[in-house]
Amino acid sequence: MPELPEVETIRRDLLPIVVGRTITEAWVSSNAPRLIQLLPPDEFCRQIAGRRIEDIERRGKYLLFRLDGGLTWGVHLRMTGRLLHNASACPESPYLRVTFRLDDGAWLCFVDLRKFGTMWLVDDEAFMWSKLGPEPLGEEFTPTYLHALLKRRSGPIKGTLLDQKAIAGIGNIYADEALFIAGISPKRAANTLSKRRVERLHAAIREALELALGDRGSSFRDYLDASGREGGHQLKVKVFRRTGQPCYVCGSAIKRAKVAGRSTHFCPRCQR
DNA sequence: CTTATTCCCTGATTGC
DNA sequence: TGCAATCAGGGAATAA
Repeated sequence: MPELPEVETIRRDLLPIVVGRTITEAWVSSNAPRLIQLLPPDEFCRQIAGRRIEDIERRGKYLLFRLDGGLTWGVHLRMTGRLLHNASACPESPYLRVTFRLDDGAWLCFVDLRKFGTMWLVDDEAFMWSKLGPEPLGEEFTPTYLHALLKRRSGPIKGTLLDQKAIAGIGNIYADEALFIAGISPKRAANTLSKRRVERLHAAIREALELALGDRGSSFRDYLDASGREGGHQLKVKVFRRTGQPCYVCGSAIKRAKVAGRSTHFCPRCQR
């Protein structure tokens, strides 16, 4: 599942190879009716063809391709989406949903098994900012912000970490990892954490994301980078999908439970 | 405002 | 072993 570290890895990889390129041709599969938002697929193809890619940004788990003429092509990979770049050939896949041909002969393609991924083309993305909280690796995300946020939440802390309106870019993997690093139970009511524990959680969130970024993300099942390679952080996670295996700190068996509607992995001894 | 639930989709996993 | 039922997951929509 692509979360902030995976999406950022794709952004950094694509930046030097697609910025400056022009999209010469676009195709959208007729077998993915919800993929293109706001526009009919043929209109999307017509409007994006001929555009030059000027920059790539990321907000939370969204990739934003800045095109000439003030247009933005936004992409969300959701569960199984892959954005693949190939210098000479279109990737072979039964799950190919969108292809772009670039003016250097390369292909930029969107492959998505489960069809949860979405993309759109807009000249004003203000609507998006209203549904995304601060970047967890940005300046706006401070211990003070986190403390104020958690004070008005009575549900389990994990639910707040997954809420994109609260913090943008954390998903199931890094919510579990951050809570382990902070030594906090995912079930703890958010508004019962002391200022000190909130400071620890703030640092842990950044640590979990930065460690994963350093390993080019985690490939548990579906994630591949823009070149089609796996990340490396799945080999280093401390709790995620380690149910029954020993905690690296205390040796207790890692437990799994449903918290905030998501499967959650934690050490029952290290996390209180 | 928050929180819980359902839905989308299909391969993988579980259960009998 | 085999087949059906359930699971997994992000986020939108809906309900409370």
